[in-house]
Amino acid sequence: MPDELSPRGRELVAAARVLLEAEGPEGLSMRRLAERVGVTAPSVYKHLPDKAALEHAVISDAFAEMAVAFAAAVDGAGDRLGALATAYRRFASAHPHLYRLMTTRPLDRGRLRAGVEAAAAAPLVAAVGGDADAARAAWAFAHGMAILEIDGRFPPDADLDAAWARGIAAFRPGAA
Amino acid sequence: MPDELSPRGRELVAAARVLLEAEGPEGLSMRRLAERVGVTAPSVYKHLPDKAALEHAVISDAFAEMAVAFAAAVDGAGDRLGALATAYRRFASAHPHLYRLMTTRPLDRGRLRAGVEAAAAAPLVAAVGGDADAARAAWAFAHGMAILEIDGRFPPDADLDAAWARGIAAFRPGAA
DNA sequence: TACGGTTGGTGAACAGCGTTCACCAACCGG
DNA sequence: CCGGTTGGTGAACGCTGTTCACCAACCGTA
Repeated sequence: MPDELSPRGRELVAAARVLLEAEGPEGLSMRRLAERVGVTAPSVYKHLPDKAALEHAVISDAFAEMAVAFAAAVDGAGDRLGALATAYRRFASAHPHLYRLMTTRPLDRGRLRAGVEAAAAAPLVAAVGGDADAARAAWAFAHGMAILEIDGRFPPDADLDAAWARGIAAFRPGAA
Repeated sequence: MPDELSPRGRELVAAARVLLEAEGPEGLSMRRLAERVGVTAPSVYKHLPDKAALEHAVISDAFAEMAVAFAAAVDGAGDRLGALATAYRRFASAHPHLYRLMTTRPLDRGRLRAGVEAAAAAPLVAAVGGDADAARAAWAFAHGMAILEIDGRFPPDADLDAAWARGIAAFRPGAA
């Protein structure tokens, strides 16, 4: 609960983010992180209770970043859903390791900074016209596309722009 | 390439599947697997080159299983897409650890048993009317729903039946 | 029948992981 | 000056995947 981090703690979270994005999850070990910051591994535990807390801090930052990116994307856009999908896809492609950390495997919401997930989700709910079921379906579609794309699950010759377009059309308010 | 496994090899793959489903990915270690089969860990390497090969063998089996489940689901169904979605969702819910192993993180197709992935995908392409873009979008939607559901990412009060229905309607042939 | 190669097992070891422990130096307020 | 907190340390524990040298049993052939 003492969501406040020491300056060293913030430094560690920032370094973890860099390490993760540069080398992937394998590269993000407590020893390597500590080394980056010029300290030994046990010292990390003076600032963060465990590795999960470190990851949740990185994830919280990322959700906050997502929220501002999404808000900017819909701002003044005619096709809000399309703009949002583009921003979503771009975020995942630009930060694949980070996106996987955020979305892969169960997430302990209690360890996330409060409100940060809802802030990222809000523009989508608005863009589909307030229909919660449609928002969840659209989110599932976007997440599925994004994760399958960055994981290289689609055939190399697949026209992903077309698949995205097909899904976006399906969830535009009033459709289906 | 010698896709043929020794009897012991098959025994190991079967035990790995049981271990994975019972205890999750943490429980699936080479030592614990070996112990289950009454052998020591280095012995496993006489039958399988490494842990990734073991996992790919489990995944190949699972895809083959999926393929027969999906074929059975669409067989004689009026709403093929709906039937397929139900079967997909049921598979993921019934085998969450297995489903995560199959779909989470990049997959080295070269290590999969040939054709097994395409066999699982075929019924969907048919159900959606042969449109590859729509099939990919529908797959992304189904995967997104399934993985978010088994990972507990939706709010506990979310009406997931409704979200599934909304997405299925969106991808029915002719829609959008 | 004796021999040689393959098959499949073993214990020991290595490097790396997250984490805990006892310890200690420096700082800071009373 | 003194006591407590803060933040660092090296050593260690148990776990991981994996490699190594070794060895016993089997099996086909000379």
